[in-house]
Amino acid sequence: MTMIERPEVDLALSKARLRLWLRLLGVARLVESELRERLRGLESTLPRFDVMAALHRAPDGLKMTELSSVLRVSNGNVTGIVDRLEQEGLATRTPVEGDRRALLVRLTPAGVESFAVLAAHHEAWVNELLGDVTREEADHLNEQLQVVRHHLMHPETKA
Amino acid sequence: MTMIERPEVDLALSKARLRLWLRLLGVARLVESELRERLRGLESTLPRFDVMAALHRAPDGLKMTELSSVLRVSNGNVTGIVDRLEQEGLATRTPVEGDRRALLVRLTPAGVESFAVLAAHHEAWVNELLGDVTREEADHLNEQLQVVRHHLMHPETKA
DNA sequence: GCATGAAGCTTTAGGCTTGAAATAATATCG
DNA sequence: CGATATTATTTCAAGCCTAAAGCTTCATGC
Repeated sequence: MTMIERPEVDLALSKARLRLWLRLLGVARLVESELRERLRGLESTLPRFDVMAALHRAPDGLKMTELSSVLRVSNGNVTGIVDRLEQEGLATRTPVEGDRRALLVRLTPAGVESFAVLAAHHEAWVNELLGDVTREEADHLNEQLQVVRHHLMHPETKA
Repeated sequence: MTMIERPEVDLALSKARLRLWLRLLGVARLVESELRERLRGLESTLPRFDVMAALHRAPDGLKMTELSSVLRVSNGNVTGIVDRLEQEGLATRTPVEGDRRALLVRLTPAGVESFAVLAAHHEAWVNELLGDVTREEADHLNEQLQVVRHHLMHPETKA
């Protein structure tokens, strides 16, 4: 196998990847800002929705640290978002049995109800915004992005 | 052609689109946070980089409003970012001939120099982060995203 | 027991982001 | 010309976000 020995840089490939990243970022921001705007009409935000979604998936509650690691945001950040959810009666912080440092965050019944409404709208909006993407395209794109994601999280240990 | 007459909702398709969106958002955030962290090492941020990139593409300068419309962020936002760039001597605001409301923002020589360094690192980082994406994959993904983007910005006028 | 370090959470400072309100200058129209 | 609307920009309040520092509690080892 005559492979090229560590070419300095493949300029065209580098540019192609840069284009891909810029396009990816652009699409993400476009959808994100549209969703943010629509959520605003329901008195909510994307970060709050994310937290509520995580809590909804964990009916037994999540500790603050678990929440921040699931959402991949800083712990200080979660504090603020949960503060607001708590103020509005959508979530509660309860002590954890046997560890006075930790707090278990849970959705209240009102929080569950609110989330159901938000989630239904959210899915419908995404379905609308990506309304021209066919099933095949969606699955294919999804698979490709899955590969990119995998490589991002588990970089090949290259020579 | 016996097509199904306006099915209420294609649930599986809706879910597929939702998965696609969540995956897209996840990948974007992953790359974004990595880039943010690395830029921090160069005393910069992604928003500043974006502004500088826009200014670099427009050697004759951009008005604040043009800047905010190119970057698709609010005008109040641009004010703050340009403020900081100006403080650090990387950009200037100069009056516009014949319109005392407007200001032309330009990179200073120091700004141009700083941007060159940032841009080189930025491209190398993206190239590294997407290092497992082949030329073919990059181009193909890019094309597909281009289609999604197009549809987002020009929604089909459906019956 | 008790010191030392780790774990869980909040606070803080600084920057980004938006939408809305405030200012100032220009443009339009009667 | 003068009233009104539009345009360019900034300011403001509120929320999001991070890294770093601080506080409390737990675990470990002596």
